[in-house]
Amino acid sequence: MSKVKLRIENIVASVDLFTSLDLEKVIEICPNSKYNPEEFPGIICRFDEPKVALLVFSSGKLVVTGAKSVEDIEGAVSKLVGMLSKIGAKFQRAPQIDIQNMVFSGDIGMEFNLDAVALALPNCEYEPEQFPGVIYRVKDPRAVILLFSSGKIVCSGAKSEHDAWEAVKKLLHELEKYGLTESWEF
Amino acid sequence: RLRKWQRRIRVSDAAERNLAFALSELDRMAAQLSLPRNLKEMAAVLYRKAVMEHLIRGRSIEGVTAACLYAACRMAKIPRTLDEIEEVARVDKKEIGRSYRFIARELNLRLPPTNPIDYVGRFADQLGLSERTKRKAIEILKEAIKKGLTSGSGPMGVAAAALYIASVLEGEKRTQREVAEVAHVTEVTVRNRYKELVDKLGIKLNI
DNA sequence: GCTTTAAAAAGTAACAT
DNA sequence: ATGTTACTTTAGAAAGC
Repeated sequence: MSKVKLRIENIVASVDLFTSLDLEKVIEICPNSKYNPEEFPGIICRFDEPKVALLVFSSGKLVVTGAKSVEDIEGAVSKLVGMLSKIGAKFQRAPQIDIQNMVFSGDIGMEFNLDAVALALPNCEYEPEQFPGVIYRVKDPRAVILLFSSGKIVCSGAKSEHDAWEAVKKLLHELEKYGLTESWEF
Repeated sequence: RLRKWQRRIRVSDAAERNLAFALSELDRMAAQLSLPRNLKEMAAVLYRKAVMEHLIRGRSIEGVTAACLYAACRMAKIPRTLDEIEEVARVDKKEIGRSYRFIARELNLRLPPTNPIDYVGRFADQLGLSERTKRKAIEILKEAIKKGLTSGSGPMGVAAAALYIASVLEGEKRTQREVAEVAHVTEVTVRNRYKELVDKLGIKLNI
């Protein structure tokens, strides 16, 4: 009997500030930022607290990545809004934040023979020549799980921790169904 | 009407030209890799199936063609690595891999991962090893696979490690560097895999 | 499709010590 | 012969090529 665990590793969110931005001005107030419109249309900005990376676009839309919690994303957006206000940006309404992707690392607490897993599990990919893990796609909730021979996993594509758990449970039920495991305790 | 006829002719023309191009690509790559004719024909059959299933849409002929050759090699148990296919293909490894996964899924080719044992013959020949050593390497690999070791590891590295161990055990030792070279892996990989096999299988080597 | 961001898993690789 | 760094895979958004 083993305990299955999941740890959040990264959260990606898209944000709309509902205001157009002059990136040339934004560059000057962002300490560690990079802006090469030739290679990428947005400003790449990093915050130390909360520790995230932001992509700022002239449309007033953002992408926030590297966060470990939704609070980190909200904090980073508030911080940016504060900096932008000092530069003269006006905000008519509250920013809209959409969580787009959450990445978790985890452990099933048991080792697997991936050749056996790949043979028994339908709809999975396993090409050890290219990548050491089995790639398993869950339709509902939509997510992808990478399963390694150590029993460690990576779950990405889920939009909430609940969804990630549901996806992992589906994989566990499939593994159980094909006699690849014993039992768990969540 | 006339216009419809012309369109049909144009379409079949393009289709024929594409097929001819694809077949010449298969010929060229198979020749460069010194692959047997039946293998090339197997790849051509796969390509024709892909065309019939409309799998070429949005994909390059070069990519699908290379993927068919890669798949045919695996089906025939005379695998070439993606790197070897890439060397003679006109698209990169990433594109070949994508096309391969796509046709494998759409044509229901349930190809198991390349078995390290399938590399033993070719690697051993390039190393000038005896049949006895080949058999020893295969024996080691069967045991390792049965015990579920090596899952997650690349088949070439595992095959190289087994050949290295077998060459030492049978008294016709090859260096890790020589084995690594024919297997297209680094010496570090051969070392890591052979150490793992040696202690998980309880083999004692006198080096 | 590509470009840029972040992060984990395990294997392999490239280059340095 | 190690050690460090870096690339493979997964997902998703942003604007533009």
